[in-house]
Amino acid sequence: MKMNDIKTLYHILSAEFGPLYDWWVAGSPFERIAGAILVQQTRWENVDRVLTELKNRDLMSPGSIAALPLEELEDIVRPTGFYRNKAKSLKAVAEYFTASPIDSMSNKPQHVLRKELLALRGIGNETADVILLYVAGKPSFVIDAYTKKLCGCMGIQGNYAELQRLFEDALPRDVPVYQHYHALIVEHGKRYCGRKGCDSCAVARLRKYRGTPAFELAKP
DNA sequence: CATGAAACTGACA
DNA sequence: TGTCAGCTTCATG
Repeated sequence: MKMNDIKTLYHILSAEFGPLYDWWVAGSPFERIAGAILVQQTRWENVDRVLTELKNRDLMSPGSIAALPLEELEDIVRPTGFYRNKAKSLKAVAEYFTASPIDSMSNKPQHVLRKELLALRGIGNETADVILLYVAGKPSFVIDAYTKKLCGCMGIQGNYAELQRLFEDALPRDVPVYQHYHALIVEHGKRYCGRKGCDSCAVARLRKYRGTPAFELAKP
């Protein structure tokens, strides 16, 4: 039942928000990696400015960031918040990809690459999966705050690994589907998971679609 | 003007 | 496992 809900929800969101190609087609691979770090707990609009600034200064490459003094990097990434942490994280990531080129990710088994990414400062489960899915093209489903909330609203509890397994089991093991679904969940969350949107959100519509209140409504 | 939320992670009890 | 600090920007009231 939960598995069917996961699939049905994908179709509901897909119909509402469309393909959302911009989510992963925009920017170079390293730009997407930098974006994955900088977007942590921050709005994308702020990240975009910093990415533009990095490009304007011709710093959008692992080598350039690795060679940049930490304090300069802090100044550049400041608009994305948590700037001391993020500057250190971005440097660690830049150093890693200087030694181990971005293209080499496709040669590594998914679980090996995931472990290497998780070992880097500033990369936790979600960011590792974002890089795996949107840069390395590995089928690793991303569980973010909106996904957890969405699951909560469907009466589904679980930690990161459990929710990830649920989505991956419910869906075909397909990179574009995972990419699209995560993008859809975020767009949906931004649109409905605020003060007002709860009663018209996709879970409410899913319930209607199924015609039965088979799961409890979580508190907004 | 004050408050809170935003594509989270790491450290420590 | 759970809690907390880390920081800036922008929308709301």
